[in-house]
Amino acid sequence: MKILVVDDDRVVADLVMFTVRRAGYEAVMASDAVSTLRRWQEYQPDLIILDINLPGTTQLNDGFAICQYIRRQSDVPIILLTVRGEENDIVRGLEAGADDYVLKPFSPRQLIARVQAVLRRGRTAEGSHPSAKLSIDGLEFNPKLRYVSLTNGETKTLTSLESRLLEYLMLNAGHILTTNDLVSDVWGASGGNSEMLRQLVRRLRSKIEDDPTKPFYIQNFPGLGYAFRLKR
Amino acid sequence: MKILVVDDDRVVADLVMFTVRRAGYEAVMASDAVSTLRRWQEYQPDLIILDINLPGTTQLNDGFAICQYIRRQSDVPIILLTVRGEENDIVRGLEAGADDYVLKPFSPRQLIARVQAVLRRGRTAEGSHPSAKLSIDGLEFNPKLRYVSLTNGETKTLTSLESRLLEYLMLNAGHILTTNDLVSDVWGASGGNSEMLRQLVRRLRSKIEDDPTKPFYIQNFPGLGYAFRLKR
DNA sequence: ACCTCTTGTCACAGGTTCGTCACAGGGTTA
DNA sequence: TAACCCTGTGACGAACCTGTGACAAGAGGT
Repeated sequence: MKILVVDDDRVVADLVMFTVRRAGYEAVMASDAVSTLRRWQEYQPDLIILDINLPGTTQLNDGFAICQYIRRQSDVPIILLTVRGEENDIVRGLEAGADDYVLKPFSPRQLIARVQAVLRRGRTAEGSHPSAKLSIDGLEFNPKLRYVSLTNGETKTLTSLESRLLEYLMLNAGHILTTNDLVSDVWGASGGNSEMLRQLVRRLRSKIEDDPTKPFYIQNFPGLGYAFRLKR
Repeated sequence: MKILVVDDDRVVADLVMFTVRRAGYEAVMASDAVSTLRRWQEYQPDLIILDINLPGTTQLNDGFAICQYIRRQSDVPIILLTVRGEENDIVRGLEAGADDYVLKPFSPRQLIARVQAVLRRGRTAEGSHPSAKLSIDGLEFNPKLRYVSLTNGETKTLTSLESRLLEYLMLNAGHILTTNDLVSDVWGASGGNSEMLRQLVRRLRSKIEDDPTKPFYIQNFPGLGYAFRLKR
C-alpha cells in the first residue's frame, strides 16, 4: 500500500511520513501543488493524505483545488488534514471529494486508524450498494441501512451515532481504539467527551446483546479504550 | 450501460463524467452540437445527459434543438441539466422530448439516482406505453395512468404528487432517499419542505394501505429519509 | 353557487435519541 | 484501610422526529 503525503509544513510532513511508514506503508511526500500532481501520476498511490491549508497563491493550487482535481480523475481515497476549529474547511473538503479528515494536532495512532479505515472501506464498500455489509464473527452490520443481524437471527436498527461507532470499531477490528480517537471519530468537530462515549458504548452493547462482563464483540481495555474483538 | 455527457462547461462535464463512471457506467463526452450528434451516432449511448444551456448561436444548435432532433429519431432517454431558477427551460426541455431533468448544482447521489431511475424506466416501461407498469412485491403501479393495484385486488388512482413520490421511491427501491432528495425530486424547482413531504408520505401510505408502524413498502429511516423496501 | 379533490399549514401526541447526573463495584496505590 | 480512577448502571429530561387529525385556500367540474 502506497501513500502520498502532502504538506508544506516540513515538521508535520515528517511526522506523518514517520507514522505511516512505521505502520508498514510505503510513502512519498510533496509540498506544493505542482509536485503533488506530478507525484500522484508517477507514483500512483493507494491513498493521499492532504493538508488542506496548502499555501495556494490562487484558487488554482490550494488544497481544495487539488482535492477536487484529483477526485475528478480518480477515486483514490483522500484524507484531509485540517486545523481544529476550522469546520468550514472540513465541509468544503468533503464536498471537494475527500473521503475523511483528521484534525490537527492528531495522535499517530488516530491517523493510522483513519488510514486503515479508509483503505478498508474502499476495498469492501466499493460503490454505494445498499447491501454492502460488514460481517465479523457472526455479527452482520449494514452501515447504509443501519441495522445489525445477530447470530440468533434477530435484526435491530441502530441510531446514527451507534452506527458510526460500530462502523469505526469494525473497520478497525482487532485494534484498540483510544477514547479520544473514538470520540473524535463519532462526534467529529461537533465535539463529544468520554462520558458520552461510555453511554453510547453501553447502548450499542445492549442492542447487539453483548455482555460487558464477558464481551463477545466490544471489549474494554482499562485506561486505553475499546476494541472490536477478533477471533478469540 | 453507456452514457453520453454533453456540456460546454469543462468543469461540469468532468464532474458528471467522474460521477457516472464511479457508479459503474461507461461514458464519453461532447461539448457542442456537432460533436454531440456525431458521438450519438457512433457511440450509440443508452442515455444522454444534456446541458440545456449549450451556447447555440442559432436555434438550430442549442440544447433544445439537439434534444428535439435526437428525440425524433430515437427514444434514447435524455436527462437535462438546467440551472436552478430557469423553470421555463425545464418545461421547454420536457416538451422537446427530454425524460427528466436535474437542477444545477446537483449532488452526485442525486444525479446517479436519476440516471438509474431513467434507465430502469426505459428498461421496464419499454417505450412510453400507457400500460407500462412498475411492480414490486405485489404492488403494481402505473406511472402514466397514475393508479396502483394492491394485493387485495383494489385499484386506486394517485394524485400527481403522490405519483411522483411513489415512482421515485420504486425506481430506487432498496436505497434510502434522503428528505432533501425526495423533496427536490417531487417538488423540483418550485420548492417544497420536509413537512410537505411528511404529509405526502402519509397520504400515499394511506392509499396503498401501508401501516406506518409496520411498513410493508415505505419505510422510514429516522434522521435520514425514506426507502421503498425490498424483500428483507 | 355548490361540491369535490388536491395540497399546504398548523397543532398535538407519542416515541426515540442522546446528553447529563448520581451511584456502585473493582482495581490500584499510598 | 482509605483515596482515587476507571468502568458499568440506572434514571431523568430536553430536543428532536414522526405520525395524526383538522382546517383552509385554490382549482376544477356540475
